[in-house]
Amino acid sequence: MEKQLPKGYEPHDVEEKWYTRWEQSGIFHADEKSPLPHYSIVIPPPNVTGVLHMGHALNNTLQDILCRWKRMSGFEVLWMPGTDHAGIATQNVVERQLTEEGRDRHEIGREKFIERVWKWREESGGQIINQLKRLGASCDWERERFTMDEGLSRAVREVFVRLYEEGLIYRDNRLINWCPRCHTALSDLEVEHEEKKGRLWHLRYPVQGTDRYLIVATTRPETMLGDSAVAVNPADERYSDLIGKKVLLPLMEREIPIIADGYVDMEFGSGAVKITPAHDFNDFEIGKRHGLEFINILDESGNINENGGSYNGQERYEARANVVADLESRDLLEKIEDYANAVGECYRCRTVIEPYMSKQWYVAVKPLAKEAMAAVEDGRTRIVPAQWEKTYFEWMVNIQDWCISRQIWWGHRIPAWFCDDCGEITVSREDARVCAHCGGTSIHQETDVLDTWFSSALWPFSTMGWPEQTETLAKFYPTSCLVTGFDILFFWVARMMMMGLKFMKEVPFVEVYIHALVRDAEGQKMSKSKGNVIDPLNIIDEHGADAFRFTLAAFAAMGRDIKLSTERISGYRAFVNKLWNASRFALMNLEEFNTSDVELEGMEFSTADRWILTRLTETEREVNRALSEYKFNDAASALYAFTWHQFCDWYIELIKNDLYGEDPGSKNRVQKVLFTVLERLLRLLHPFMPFVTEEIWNSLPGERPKRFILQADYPAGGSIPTDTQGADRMEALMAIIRSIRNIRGEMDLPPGKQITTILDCRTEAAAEMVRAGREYIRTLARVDELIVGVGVERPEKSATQVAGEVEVLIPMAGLIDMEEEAQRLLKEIGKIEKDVTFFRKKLSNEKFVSNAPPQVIEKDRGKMAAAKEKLEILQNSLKKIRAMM
RNA sequence: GGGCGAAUAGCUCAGUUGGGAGAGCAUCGGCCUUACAAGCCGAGGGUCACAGGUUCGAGCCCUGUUUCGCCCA
Repeated sequence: MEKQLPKGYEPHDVEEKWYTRWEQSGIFHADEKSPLPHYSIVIPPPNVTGVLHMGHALNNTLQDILCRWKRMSGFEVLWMPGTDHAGIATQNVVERQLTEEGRDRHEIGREKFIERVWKWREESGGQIINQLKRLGASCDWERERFTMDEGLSRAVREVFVRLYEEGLIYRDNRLINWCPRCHTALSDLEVEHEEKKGRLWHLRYPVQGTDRYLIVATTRPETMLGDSAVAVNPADERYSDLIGKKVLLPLMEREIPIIADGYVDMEFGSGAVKITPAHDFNDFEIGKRHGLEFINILDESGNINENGGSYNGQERYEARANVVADLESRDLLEKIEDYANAVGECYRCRTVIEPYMSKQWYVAVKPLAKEAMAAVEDGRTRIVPAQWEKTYFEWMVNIQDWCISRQIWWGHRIPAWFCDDCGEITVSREDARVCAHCGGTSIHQETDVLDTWFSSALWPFSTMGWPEQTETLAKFYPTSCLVTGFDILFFWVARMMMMGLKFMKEVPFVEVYIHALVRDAEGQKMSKSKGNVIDPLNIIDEHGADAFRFTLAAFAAMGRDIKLSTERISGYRAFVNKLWNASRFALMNLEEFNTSDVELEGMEFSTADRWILTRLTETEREVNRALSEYKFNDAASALYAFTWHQFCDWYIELIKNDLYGEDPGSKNRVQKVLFTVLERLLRLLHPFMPFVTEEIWNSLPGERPKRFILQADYPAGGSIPTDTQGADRMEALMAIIRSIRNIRGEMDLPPGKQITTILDCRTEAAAEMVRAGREYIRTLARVDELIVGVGVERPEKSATQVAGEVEVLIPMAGLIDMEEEAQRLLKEIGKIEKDVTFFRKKLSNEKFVSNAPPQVIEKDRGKMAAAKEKLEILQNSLKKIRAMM
């Protein structure tokens, strides 16, 4: 299959070609009958309305890296994909369509509306799935699930019925968060609080039977229409004589009591608080404690209803303005202050929510939360990074019952039937025909649907066929790992924990890796309204999926948000291209190479070979270690440094002599090593850069043992010969080459100019080492005449550098300006003097010497000696130069 | 108000049994060297936010302060 590679890497065609082949060949499919150990991940299901954004891109890149790594490491991997029906969001999309047609959902009715939603889903829903494929996601697409699928809907009903039967699901009439635009209740989590500049209105309520007023402050003056008391703190002496008296509620002309409640903060405002039990969560509690009247003044659209007197029919903000104006005209407005407070908004449409009295379905989550906490406490589930465990516990401890009913149409309709005859509720797995209590047939189903997160909470087992006891569940549950952002830790992760433990009796995942949020280059959260959204698909078009993925991995350090800049991505595109070109080089030099015998064991290697094989092994170990700890950035930087700075910058340059030389033995040996290193490197890189590695791997000469690189083994260090002493010798030679290059650079000796170099070695062993590597030095440092020895004759005038045990001397005659060399030496001496002083001080500190561990002292003594020696050499050189100037 | 996190090179960020501060990009100088100018070689650049403390030794541990971010109420 060998061939020439094009000069630059062109991602687009390569990506399309390989993804199609991968998918068609079924290599992403998980086999529940496989004898291999399992590794499973369920995808955080994106909304069916969703388009791929940076968060998805990061999330799925990390999952894909793990899945590909594990597949290659001998696991049977299931990556379960799918989408979420996203009740409110999806309903909103279709409602907007209807609005454009000049209609609304009530006009066409529930059944037709739901048909419309399914139709929308068929036509334009789930485009995100194809976008995930552009990213390279190796999900088992044959198993793709949707939370509204028949199977998952069965799971939802099963769970609902069982929780109801156990008394963990109940109905209650209380205050909930109401979105006046979506016309539905929301759970506490679905309300987003944002600090906003608002106002605080101070209202004057006349106290009956006195000429006094009570001043109450409110951020929502229109709610005064529903006030049923004014509260003061029982310890507040200013008002103690008023408790039990009444105020006349202005505008409504209603007498309401003045009550005492410890909840009231005496410091805030005047110390008197208006109480609106039907429209404020705190007031609701007070209302219950004091048996106050609950006066609902709003309708479901947020307009004032018939309880609002003359304001009936006014929109809430219109009513606010009118109430304030009317109070002012009656001289009952004390003052208006600017005031910042957190306003709750609907997380789907940003409309300000209203606390609203209504009858809803709840899950009593405390017993479930207890189990979910215990599972993290005892380590059955580990959250990574561990700091998130605190957040998890914090929330679990303070958890409130979960409002699960939504007054929308799109979703799992609650399987409860009300009986018109006896008024009882029948909850059933199958659609009910008769009342389970009285046998009556005039029953009607609850119109509410369930919170979408109710079905997502079942995702890890509902997608695997539960409530059936499937082979898939047996093989792949509990899942190995969940990869997700912290923004849905409560929404989703915590609830999956609760449901998984409740219904599977086992945690849903062994580890949870929480990754960062992707922000723009300025650290702002990306949002459409800010216009700072970077579209991942544009990035893929422009830079290729591999460069994009590698960037995300390199940025994915734990516990910090990612500020994504396009500059950084083009940097990694250069990296992909670098790999591509190194591979081109290799292919050009492996054209007639026979891959039938690439066994390295027992071979006689060059110093460079020993070095690269050793470094490769170290890199393999580092990458595996990093991945096992979810340190994607460590893995990425190890790969980057090895590929570019070791393999390309040094090894390829070091072997050119052998490749281009006349000695067939050397050539064949180095070809074997080159082939081995590149082939393993491609496998090592594959989870990060699946497309380019597949393309190159399949272009290598000879036959691959597998059709796709994903089916090959992941290198884990240890299966190729290494030699750390050989590697050290290579490092010493590299230090010499760097010294020569340094002199060249500092002295403005053009790189093209061949020079003479004398290497005066301190020991015969060092000289031996240098002699063995002389060709490396000659080539890489462009030295034509190289003199090596211990105490060799030195030229009169020379530039000096010190590389370990070797003194590097470059004759200056005709080449080097003496003044410049003196300057260069002074600079070097300055640096090394600092070192010497540092260690002298440290080592002459008695306390250090007596307290520090011996190996630390030994190490420092060695460094001190080396520094002193180097300093001496450089000072001598400087003296000589000065003498001649 | 409660909780969590961050502050390290011009920028973006790494940096855990506490032992001489790192990378990429950017900057400066030199190179078209038969894989790659999306490249190569070399160089410069830091009071690790501030103030204390523990320690022979602190970017790292402790206390406080400042600034910023997030979550919850």
